[in-house]
Amino acid sequence: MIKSSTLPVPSQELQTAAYGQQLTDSGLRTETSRQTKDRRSLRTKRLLKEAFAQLIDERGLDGFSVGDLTDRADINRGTFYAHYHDMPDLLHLFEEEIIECLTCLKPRIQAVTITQLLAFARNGTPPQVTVELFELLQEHGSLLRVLCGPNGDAKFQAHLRDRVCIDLVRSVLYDKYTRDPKPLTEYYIAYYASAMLGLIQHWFVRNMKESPEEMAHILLSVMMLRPGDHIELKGGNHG
Amino acid sequence: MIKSSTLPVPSQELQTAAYGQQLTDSGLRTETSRQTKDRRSLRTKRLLKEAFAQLIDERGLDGFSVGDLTDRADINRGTFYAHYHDMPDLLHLFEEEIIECLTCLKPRIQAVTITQLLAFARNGTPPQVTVELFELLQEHGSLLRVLCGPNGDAKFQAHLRDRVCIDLVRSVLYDKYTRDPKPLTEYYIAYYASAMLGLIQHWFVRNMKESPEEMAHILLSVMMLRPGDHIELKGGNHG
DNA sequence: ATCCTTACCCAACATAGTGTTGGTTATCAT
DNA sequence: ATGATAACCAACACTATGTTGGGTAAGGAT
Repeated sequence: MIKSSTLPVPSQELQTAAYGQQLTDSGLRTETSRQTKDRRSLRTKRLLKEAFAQLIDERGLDGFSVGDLTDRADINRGTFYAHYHDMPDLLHLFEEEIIECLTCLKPRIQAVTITQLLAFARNGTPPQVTVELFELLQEHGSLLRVLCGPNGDAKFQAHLRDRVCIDLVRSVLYDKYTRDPKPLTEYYIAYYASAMLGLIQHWFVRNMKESPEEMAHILLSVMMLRPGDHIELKGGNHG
Repeated sequence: MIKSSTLPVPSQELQTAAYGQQLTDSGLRTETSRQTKDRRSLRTKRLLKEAFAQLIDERGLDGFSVGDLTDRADINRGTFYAHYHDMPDLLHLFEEEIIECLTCLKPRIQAVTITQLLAFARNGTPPQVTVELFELLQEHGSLLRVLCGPNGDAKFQAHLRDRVCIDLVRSVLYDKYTRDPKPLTEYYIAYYASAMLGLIQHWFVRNMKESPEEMAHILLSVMMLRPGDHIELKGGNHG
């Protein structure tokens, strides 16, 4: 049921890098966003969120209607529209909530130093912030698992990649490429950011069997390893 | 409008690795699939395909209805249902058509040898099949660009990753990991497959500015390069 | 050229979901 | 206790879906 929102998308004909397109705030929500004091509102939102998590897990992102949702939440359908504009709006809020949460780590991820990477290379101790990243992912696992999967939301996956993964990637790539004027640079970034997202996705496929510590270790290992390490490379002819 | 199909999804509650779930054939299509001789049928399908490519480009995957599609194609709405069960069915057929096309390269991609990789490391000449891969991607670029983007289809992106990219990844990883019994192995595969998909996606974001030859070179370069090459690594402590 | 098949068109239909409204009841904050 | 307000309920217009039956016209085979 969740269509890509009925909002007037600003002519995305040639969105070369228009990942950041956000609905800042639908007028509706700004009006009611201050009434979060009332116990009834909070109750309704909580019930809707629980029902949403359940249904998205059972039937996938497009497998249920507003009526299904409010039935499950035991809420009147009209009440839904008092809180959210429509289903894409609801979805987007949940997604943004997760991204916002992860964004808290942003400065620390960006501050990962080459010293920490060297430390990992020496004794296999990943930077603490990478462990915490996987802990946060695990915390929102029930929703993230679906959103990141094949029945999930391509837009959200792109956001996770471009607003979270990319920070660690830039830290790891350091300034070897980030200050490189070559057009290749952005391909390197895109490559490693997607790779990291893929690792996270696969963790969800495995139902987060590994611990955050293990995942941090795996991530750092694979990021700093070259598959061709077992063959003799005359390094550096890549431009 | 395209919801994830109304077909009775076989209880995907815990789809650990259920990427391969396909609708083999909706009874409708099997009945009519033999009538492809008639010029009128072919004409209708052609018109629908053209209109679909146009609309998906203009309004995104969920931005139009069956009526919009048939209006654009100048076809009666009822005729649509004589050919396809619904919109997800139509989309799935187009997607599968692309995947099938790319699958033709499968044996040759799987046959990429370490010798070819060494040749690339020496003189920068990527295996011919990798160039052809990007040529095929370019050929279907108009649709692929949207399907692989944030407004695209997460399921299709997963398919592209798990049914096309993964083959080259296995060839490049050779047997270093593929025969490795460690559970890490599948993480390495997932990592590199997603990375390759990400590279392709970014190519589409850049509107395929680079030539297939250039892209093949970039792909091979980044796959066989380690970001930490500029720091001293005591290799191999990754398990 | 004829005939039969069949794909297409058209109108209509039942169904389902959406987003909104107005009036009522129950709950909350103070 | 009382005013404010959130939730409820029924109903509404609207859009889209998927299907039906009958008429039309184009295609294929002889």
